[in-house]
Amino acid sequence: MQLQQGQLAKIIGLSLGNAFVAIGLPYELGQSGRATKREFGDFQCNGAMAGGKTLGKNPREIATQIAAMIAGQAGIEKIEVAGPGFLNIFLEPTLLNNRANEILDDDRAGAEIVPVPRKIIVDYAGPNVAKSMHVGHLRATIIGDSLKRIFRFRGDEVLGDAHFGDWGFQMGLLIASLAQEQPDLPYFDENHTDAYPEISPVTLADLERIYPQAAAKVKVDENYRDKARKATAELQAGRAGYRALWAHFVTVSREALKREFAALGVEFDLWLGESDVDHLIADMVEDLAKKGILVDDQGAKVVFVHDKMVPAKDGGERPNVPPLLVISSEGSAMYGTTDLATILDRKNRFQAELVLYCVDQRQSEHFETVFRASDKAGYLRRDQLEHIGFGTMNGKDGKPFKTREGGVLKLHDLITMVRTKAADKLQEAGVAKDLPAEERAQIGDMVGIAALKFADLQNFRGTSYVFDLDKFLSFEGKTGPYLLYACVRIKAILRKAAEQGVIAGEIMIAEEAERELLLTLDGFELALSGAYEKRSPHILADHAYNLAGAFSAFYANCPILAASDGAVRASRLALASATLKQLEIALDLLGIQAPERM
RNA sequence: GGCUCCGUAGCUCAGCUGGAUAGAGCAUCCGCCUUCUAAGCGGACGGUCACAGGUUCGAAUCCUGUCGGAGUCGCCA
Repeated sequence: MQLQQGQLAKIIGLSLGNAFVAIGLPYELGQSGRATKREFGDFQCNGAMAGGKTLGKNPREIATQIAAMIAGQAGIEKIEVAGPGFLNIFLEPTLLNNRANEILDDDRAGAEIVPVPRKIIVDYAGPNVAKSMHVGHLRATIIGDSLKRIFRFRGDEVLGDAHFGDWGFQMGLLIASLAQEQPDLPYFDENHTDAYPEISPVTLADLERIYPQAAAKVKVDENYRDKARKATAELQAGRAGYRALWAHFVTVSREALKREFAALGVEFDLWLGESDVDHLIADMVEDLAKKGILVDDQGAKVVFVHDKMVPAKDGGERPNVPPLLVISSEGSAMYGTTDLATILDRKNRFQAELVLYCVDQRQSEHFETVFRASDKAGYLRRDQLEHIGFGTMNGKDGKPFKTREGGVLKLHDLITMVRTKAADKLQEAGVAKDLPAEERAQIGDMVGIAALKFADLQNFRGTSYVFDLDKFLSFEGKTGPYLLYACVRIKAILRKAAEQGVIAGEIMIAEEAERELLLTLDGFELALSGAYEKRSPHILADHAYNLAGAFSAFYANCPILAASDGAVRASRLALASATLKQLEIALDLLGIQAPERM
């Protein structure tokens, strides 16, 4: 009989599914997963219990029937009924060997692609003018970057957009603030007709100083707030001096931010800002009005998107979802206006079928409003827009993380810290002491960045977690460096094998550690599709960790180059090589790169 | 007050479309470097899955309630 190709769980599911159908039960009951214990076989299926309920029969009886049909099929060594009706499946070595060699020969290391690719935009990181990144931006950046990679690897056509915060009230705030601080600058002179200076009047450091002060002042000083609002409206209306000044803010900020992203190994396909859709807003507002969904309310123009009224704090009633504020009473476009115009742009210019917004969980209500408005206006449907929220990083006190001095920890400083720590560790271990200083520094960077990214990505994105500097600086246990270490050990073996002329051959699973490693390798597709479906890289991160762990156990128990039998040597070398391939793919999908040695 | 999320080992977190004895890492303790990198491997210790009911052959997982924590509730993004 011919052995099936592909994932083991799928092969078994097919046999079992057909057996369930044969006795009048749904195919899905044949789904099986890795057995929870070794003595329960390689895979286990719990479908007989559920089937027993629907048929009103004893589950054990059903399990026994299924087992009788499966027993003796190609690839199945043994199938047992246990407990109330569990099916324990033991696989034949030939099936395992088959799968191992298949993964070895596959460029995608056993991962599949989606049947119908979609055009997807991942909106992530969301850097802003005048703000350098702090630890809070770490999540938005690396989760979004990983999701982009995962979607692209699965076959979708994906564009990552930074969605630069370069428009709106904060811009007016910066202008108004600078006007007060340096009123003599030509940008503020309405009669100025010459070209404006090419050199920016401010540095990023200036902007970072000005912005928080202004933001604080605007909350208590109404007069000041009105000035900022006026400046915002004038900027958007196209006042030349303001536009020129704003262009400096944007350039200064963007260049600095790009350097920081580069340090994290993050790049964007699109670096579009909120300002890039400004020209679409007038027509969009007209369109909303024409469709009859733009309503005057309290001096502003809004789109209502609620479906019912709920009790309000003050005892009255309010919509269950707040309306989209399109034009403020000052006549300015708002945050949501820009977001809606961006949706329109993404639909028309990029034919986006799905947009993922990788943004802090706290903005969920805002996105709900915008998405509903988009649906109502007939732009992108509600189901084509997803807010991929994530939790905040808190300090040990449960509040948003602060440094000992009470300030926010800049991302740049955090990166420097982990890099330094990695370099020290390298020095300590003395591994790379014969390497050029430049390569040593590079290894330190890779290890540091891996630690940083993995520490975050191993958590489910949705929940907040405690930011623990010691944990970020620790390179032992379930950490990024542990995964790199597994890669590096395999690479060292491959180098040595090449020197000794040992050639990888056909994989033959014999030892327990080899079997475990193969079964883990086989789980790649499941982890990948899980991460894809749930839009959470932690599932893939967990797989990578399990794979590194399975390899480490194999490494400790099964000598590769020292194996006395030539065929065993060739088989183990091939298994190690297949592991490296899959591990490097998985790490790449997490945005992590492995060095040659460490 | 409305809505959303969370409460699992001393700590940080997985598991949540119901399945066998609830898993990792850290911390603590015990083994393992004359053999491919010990940033490693193996083992021990550690849990009334916040609490109380309910559904079920079976609940950390589903439902209801209570307690505790976080976030959010239109003119900043």
